[in-house]
Amino acid sequence: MSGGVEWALHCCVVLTSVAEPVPAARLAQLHDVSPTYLAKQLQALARAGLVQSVQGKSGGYVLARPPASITLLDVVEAIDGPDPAFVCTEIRQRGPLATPAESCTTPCPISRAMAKAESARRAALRSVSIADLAGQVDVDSGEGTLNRVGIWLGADTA
Amino acid sequence: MSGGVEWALHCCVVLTSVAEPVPAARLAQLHDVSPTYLAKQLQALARAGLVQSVQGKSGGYVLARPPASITLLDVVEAIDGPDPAFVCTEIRQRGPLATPAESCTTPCPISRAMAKAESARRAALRSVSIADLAGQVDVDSGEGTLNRVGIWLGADTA
DNA sequence: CGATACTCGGACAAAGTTTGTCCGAGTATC
DNA sequence: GATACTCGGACAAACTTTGTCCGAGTATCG
Repeated sequence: MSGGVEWALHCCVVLTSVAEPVPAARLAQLHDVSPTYLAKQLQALARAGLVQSVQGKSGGYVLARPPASITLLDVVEAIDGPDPAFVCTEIRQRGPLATPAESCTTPCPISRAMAKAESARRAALRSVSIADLAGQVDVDSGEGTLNRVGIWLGADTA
Repeated sequence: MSGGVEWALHCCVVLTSVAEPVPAARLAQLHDVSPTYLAKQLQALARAGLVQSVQGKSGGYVLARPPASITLLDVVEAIDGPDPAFVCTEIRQRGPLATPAESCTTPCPISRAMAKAESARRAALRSVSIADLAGQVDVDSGEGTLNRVGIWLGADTA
């Protein structure tokens, strides 16, 4: 899995605490990561419609929807791509004992089992929203934690 | 995910229908895939203790345990590796507003959510055995299907 | 209203992982 | 005891992920 998923998720969480756009460089500074590479991830989020990009002098990124309506799955799919990790290549239709194509109306048992596992993972990811995560942060690290981050993000470059 | 997982799973399923060792080359012939690369996957299965390798003239691979005791998760981990796809790099401990290390006694909310999703996937994979898959094949493609494959595997090179 | 400085956006390289291949070590057969 | 067939790990190619750079566009400030 792309490691950029972690960066993107943290960005989404901290973005819940701001109203004004935050530049990618500022978010990179906060997390101490490569500014240019983080920019790429944010572009992917923008393409997926999760964040809105604002150009110009005081531009940056803002969440495009309410945090409660953005799920973990949305972010993971935006970065990693929507395709499932396992892809069935129908090898049962190959080789000397190949199953004839007309008998392959349903996916093979292996494909079905893998799809079920993938489905379980996706369901788990879909059940958690960015708002849930933001709430957990304040529970873990103290009430005003996220708010302080929001203030820092809005302040001038330190 | 490694595409070799599919090959390895198909091999395990067909190996339920034989008692004598089957060479890697024969399995590759059956599935019409690269013999040398399939050999590598089978080596991984052998290292994980799922199949037993027999050397010498009439050697090959046999399942090392009863098919009902080998789960999908076993095979996936043997090929893809045991590490979960998502790894938390603790970026909350980095940057100007870093959370002090002594406050990081529990994983961060993001890490927890991802771990839960991974756990759901693993549980789904663990709930299916090779024996289950073999049974499904006979349901899907007819009663003696797997048996015929077993006979072909044991016959001389065609 | 115009120059400016700051923003995003996509095109361009480097690194790591997956995929694929090869030849040598070892053993049951004959 | 020679032989032929097997596995096993070392070796290269292709692709994805990671990381970098410069150009296009827009709100700000004079």
